[in-house]
Order: sequence, then C-alpha cells, then structure tokens
Amino acid sequence: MKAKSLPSKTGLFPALPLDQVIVGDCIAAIEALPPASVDMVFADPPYNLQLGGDLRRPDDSLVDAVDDDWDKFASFAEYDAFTRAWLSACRRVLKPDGALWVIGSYHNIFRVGSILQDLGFWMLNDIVWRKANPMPNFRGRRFTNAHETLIWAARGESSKYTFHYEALKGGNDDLQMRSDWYLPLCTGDERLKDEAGVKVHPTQKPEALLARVMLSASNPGDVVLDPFFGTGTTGAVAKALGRRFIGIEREQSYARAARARIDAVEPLPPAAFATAPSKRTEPRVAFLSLVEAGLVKAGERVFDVKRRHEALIRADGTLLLDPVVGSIHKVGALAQGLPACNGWTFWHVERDGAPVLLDSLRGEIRAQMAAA
Amino acid sequence: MKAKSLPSKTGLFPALPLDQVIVGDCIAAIEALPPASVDMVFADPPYNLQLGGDLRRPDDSLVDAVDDDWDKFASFAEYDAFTRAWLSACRRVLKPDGALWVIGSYHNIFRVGSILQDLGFWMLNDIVWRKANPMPNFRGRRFTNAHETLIWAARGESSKYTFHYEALKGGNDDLQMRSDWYLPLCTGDERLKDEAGVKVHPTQKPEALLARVMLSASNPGDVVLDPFFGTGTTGAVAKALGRRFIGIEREQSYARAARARIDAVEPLPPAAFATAPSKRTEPRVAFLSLVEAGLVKAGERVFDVKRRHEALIRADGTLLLDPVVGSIHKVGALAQGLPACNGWTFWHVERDGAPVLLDSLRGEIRAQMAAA
DNA sequence: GAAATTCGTGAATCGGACC
DNA sequence: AGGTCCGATTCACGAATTT
Repeated sequence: MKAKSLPSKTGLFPALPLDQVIVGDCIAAIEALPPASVDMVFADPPYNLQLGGDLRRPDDSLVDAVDDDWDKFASFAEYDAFTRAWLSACRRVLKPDGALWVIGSYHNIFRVGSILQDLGFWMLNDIVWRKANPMPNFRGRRFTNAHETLIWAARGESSKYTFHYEALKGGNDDLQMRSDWYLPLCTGDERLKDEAGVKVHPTQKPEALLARVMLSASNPGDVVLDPFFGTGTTGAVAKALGRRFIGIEREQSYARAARARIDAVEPLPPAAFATAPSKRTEPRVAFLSLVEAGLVKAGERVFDVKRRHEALIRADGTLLLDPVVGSIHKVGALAQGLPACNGWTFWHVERDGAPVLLDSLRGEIRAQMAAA
Repeated sequence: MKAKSLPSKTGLFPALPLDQVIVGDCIAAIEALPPASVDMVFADPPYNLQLGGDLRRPDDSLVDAVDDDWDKFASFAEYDAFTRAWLSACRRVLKPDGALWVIGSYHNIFRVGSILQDLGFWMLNDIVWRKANPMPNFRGRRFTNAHETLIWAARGESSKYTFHYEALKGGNDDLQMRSDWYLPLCTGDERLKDEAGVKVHPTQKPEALLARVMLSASNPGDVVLDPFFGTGTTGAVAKALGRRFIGIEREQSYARAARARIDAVEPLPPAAFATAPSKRTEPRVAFLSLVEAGLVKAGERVFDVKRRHEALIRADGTLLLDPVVGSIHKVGALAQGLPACNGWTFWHVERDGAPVLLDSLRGEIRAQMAAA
C-alpha cells in the first residue's frame, strides 16, 4: 500500500494521513485532522445492542452474539453523547459539498438519524440493506430481522453532493436504483478469519455494500474517512476503486488485520468494478401476497383438480380445512394424506366458472414484481 | 356500522367510543380516554416533509405534493414536542401488554423512533414497506425513495405482546415472515376520490398493509386506536377483520369520508380471520394422562428415533433411566447430555412394529379433550 | 469423481405458567 | 416477587463429509 500525505496548508494540523490506519480514539483522531478536508464519511458505529442472556438455536447450539466491550453503553443518554461527539467531529472535517453515510439497526439508527439532523446534516435517503441470508428469529417471537438501515446525508442543505445517477441506473437494467438494496452477508473467503478459523471481527460488512456506496456517491481520488474502521472493508474497497481512505480504529488487532488485508488488494480499473448485481433468482412469492393483491379473496374456497378436497382461504394467507389451519402446502398434504405437497400446483380457485391453478396466479404477481 | 360503547368503570372517563370517529385534536381526544384501555395503536402521523418549492416531472407537470397545513412544523423542536405529546398520550391508554405501530419516512421516523425509546416503549422490529410502484425520483438526484418504515414497539420491555408467528409463517410458504414487506401503493378503486375524481387524502395507506399489521399483532375483538385516522383505512380493515377501532381525526372532511367508507365494509366470515391454534396456546397435557388413558402402558419402554437411548415408563408418568427417575423432558435431556429437551418430540413407543412419537399420542388426547 | 447429506454460522434487544 | 420447570423454536449459504 502506498501511504501519502497531503501537505498541511496552515501548519496548525499535520498533513492528511492518506491510505493509513490510525489506531486510537476516533473523536480525538478526527479532531486532529484539518477542517473541510474529506469528501465522504462512511461510519459503522457500535449499535448499542443491549442483549440480555444467552440465545440458543432450536438445535441447542449457542448463538455467538456481539458482546464486545466496545458495544456497551450505560444508557441512551450516554450513547447519544457519544454519537453527537463523533458526528460533530466528522462534520467539521467534511468539505462543504461532502456527505456522510452511516449504517445501523433499529437499536441505534433512530438515535443517529435524529442527532445528525440536529447537527445540520441534510438527509438525502435512507437506504435499506435487505439481507439475502439473515439469521432467523429462533424463538419465533418477532419478524426475522432481515435488514439494516443506512443513512445518506449531505453536510448541509446547500451542499452540492456527488451522485452518479446514470452509472447506477446503467447497472440496474436502466431502472432508477431504489432505496432498498438486496445483498448477501459477508461470508466465505471474504470473511476475515484468524489462524484458528475464528472470525476476526463480529460485524464485518460485505464489500459489495461499500462498493455500491462509493460508486454512487464519490469520485475517483476522493478521500473517504471511516472512524470505525474495524477490519478495513472501507479501505479495501476504496483502494480497489481508486479512492483514498483514512481509517481510524481503536483496537490494535483489528487495525493490524485491516492493514494486511488492504495491502493484498489489487486496484481495479473502475470500469471493471460495476455495481454488484443483485442475485437474479426467481422471487419467492408468499401466498399471502395473492390475498393482499386481491387475486384471491379471504373467505373464498380452493379445491383440487378433481374437486375431491376443498379448503377456505383465510385473511392471513393460510388455509382452513376444518379443524386444521396451515399453509397451502401443509393443508394440501393433509388433504391427500401425503407427507408433502406443493400447494401452488395442487389448489385451484374458480374464475369465470373454470378452475384456475394458484401457480398461474403466482405468475401474475411475479410479472408485477419484475415490472417494478 | 354498529357503534357501541363500553361502560366506564370509574365515572372519571366516558365510556370507550368503540367503532367511532372522533373529530378533534388527537392529544386532547386521547387524554379523554380511560387508561390501559387499548390493545394496539396504529399511527400514521404527519411526516414533516420540509418540501422546498414545487416539484415538476420531466414533462413539466406538477407533482401533487403534500403541502397541507397539518404537515407544517416550524422546527425539529416543535415536531419533537408534538411527537412526544401524542406518543405519551398513547402510552397511557395502552394496556400493559399492548403495542404500538407507527409509520414514517426518513423525514420524521428517526425523531419518532428516538422519542418512543425515550418514553419507555420497547422496540420489537422495524419493518420496511417496500413499495411495488414508488414514485420515481424525477430529478435523478437521489435514489428512488421506494420504501417507508414502520416501527413495532411494545408498551414496555416486559409487555407480553401479541404475535401470531405461526399464521404469518403459514401464509409465507412455511418460512418466517421477514422484516421487509413488498406491497403495492394504494391506487385504483381502493383509493378514495371525490366527485371530481381528486384523491381525498394525500397519503392514504393500502389496506393490505394494515391487514398484515393487525393479523400479525392483534386478536379478533381487540381495540385498535388510530390517532391520525385520515380516511379510515385502519377502521375499514379493523371492521373487515373483526377488530374494534377508535379513530381520531382533526379534519371534518376526512372523518366524513372515513365514516362512509367504513359503513360500506362487509366483515369477513370469522373463520377467515379467527386466530389459528398454535402449539403455544393448545391445552397442556400431562404425560401421566397418556398412561391413565392407556395410550402408553406403565412398564413399557420408550426410545429415541435412532434407538440410541431407552427408558422405562413408570405408573406415575415419570421415566426411569437407571438409576435416574424424572419427567420425559429431564430424562431426555439426561440421555443426550443436553441442558434441556422436549420429551414429547424426543421419545417414541413401538406400535405395530413402528416407532410412534409421544407428540402424536398427545394429539389423540387433545382430540378427545376437544370432543368432550 | 459426482452427487447427496450433514454441519457450521450470521449485529439478536428472541418465555411463561405455576407454585 | 422469585424460583422451578415445562417445552417451543431456524433460513440461507458455503464448507465439509459421506455415499
């Protein structure tokens, strides 16, 4: 990695430590940087998860939770003070036309978003990272927590921020890029592991996510500051895409792993690194979607091709075959006394006096989704 | 529509105005309700949009933006004070095990989320409503704003909130429902229009969204309060799904439209929305009952699916795995060296040469109980 | 060697009835 | 209010292992 520093103009601040990882407290480190010197901030701050006891999977294995010291805060007030401090520091070093990205979950993102508005940042979008493979909800007590939220905000209301509209559109089948992004978690070879095969950092982000951020909202040569550098995904992607980075990380071990990782990155010609395409599998359709779309009605009856079996459609997308309630598949299997059944190709509804297979109604929903 | 009021117990508050639309300021109206009287709140508050000038499409037509007086706030502080007031009022009237849903966009949802955390609400999920057909970003200066965010929060950390996990899973191809929901906007016949064909309300929400909320997190007969009733989507869906509602709306014209709309709603047949029995709600059966009913015999042997472990049934409904005596769960856990075990789904008995799970024998007992 | 099966794991605020 | 114990609960993907 080529380390380079820009000369300081005033002498009050040291030169800009480009393409380097600074080990230390992020607030102090940012305050040591000259004002208006950075084009973009990408921040992945602690989420303040507030976990209770252990969580076990149905197979009784233990979930490896984020219980690191750096994610412990005594109260919302303490977390807010911390958030205000690093966001203020970032705002000072941002150029007038610069912008900030921050990622979080429902535990912290509302605090971060409010404070950033209070500080004068101008919100441009909130972006939803839809996870292709999220961890399930093992106890069945909530919806699967299948996304995280990013906020994209300009330094101020009048900032002339960077946005590569045409590039994003071209990488998205000539459709405008939406605010919901579907990307897999960071796994496999991309996930940093130590000699023992243990993950180096509990929350390493996928490079595709950072790449989409930088490609859409920064220019080659831009300086990207990451105050919570971790194992350096921001640095690795910045180097690959011809951006400069400044990384700040409190933990020596993370910083060391980040440096080694970034050294191994081979820069790409930006044209070669198009926006990561989202996986093109046929979208799964919930039977509930057919109810919601009005293609079938709650209270209506479904039946098999020989009209030997019949069931009632319920408003929640289950079927009732008295007294059993279950999915189209489960109830189809039950009706036939079989261990399994594909409800899409078993059940029909009546349309204009003729039976119509659920599967063909599913096709209509898929056509709508493809058009969107 | 049948309007009904529950009698007030104390006389301090008037009776609960069920299935009615109250015209007036929402905070005053909520404060007139008795405490701990409502099962769920659904709120679609003003978004504080902060639009600048007019917005025009590429063909120079004017976008009909939200510029109503009710969405005007002088500052974040004023919006926060308003938000704190209505959220506090809602929290007072929520039952201890009640929950609140609120929907918003990046303009306001971070303020709302922070404040509800500050007030003691306990966040359960943030839900992303992915719009099938969002309005494009005409200027091409940002990502298409293709989603809105809902927050689902219990009244407090220890609230025993309602969640119909199995129903949602059944309507979703037997997979857990995720936190990202894909639904179309409210358009077509569902969108209320006046005689001139102009939409009555600028932000009418789709009924499918409300239906999914109520089906997942309320029970038939529950009371749902909507402090920003608008044209009454909450009321229409509540009536269809056998819930009760209390609507509060400031604008007489919206309230009038809502009443007419709800009057025209035909409730679904109860079987289409009745809460399906889940394992958690089914009556508890003692293993001793199986012995007493003769479904298993004292002295008979139970074994696991791979016949690696075996134990003896005792007349008192315990198992003997020499030298230990204990419940089917304890002995199952002990046999496997695990901290816990569900004996119902672990142990089998032999019937006609084939292994039969205790859980299926329990099903027979339950069927007998239901028939009796 | 190819295909099928098993195993490991990811930012998680993940009971409740009864005594 | 606190302790005890019943018994309900997982999806996608990649890697490793077996057939």
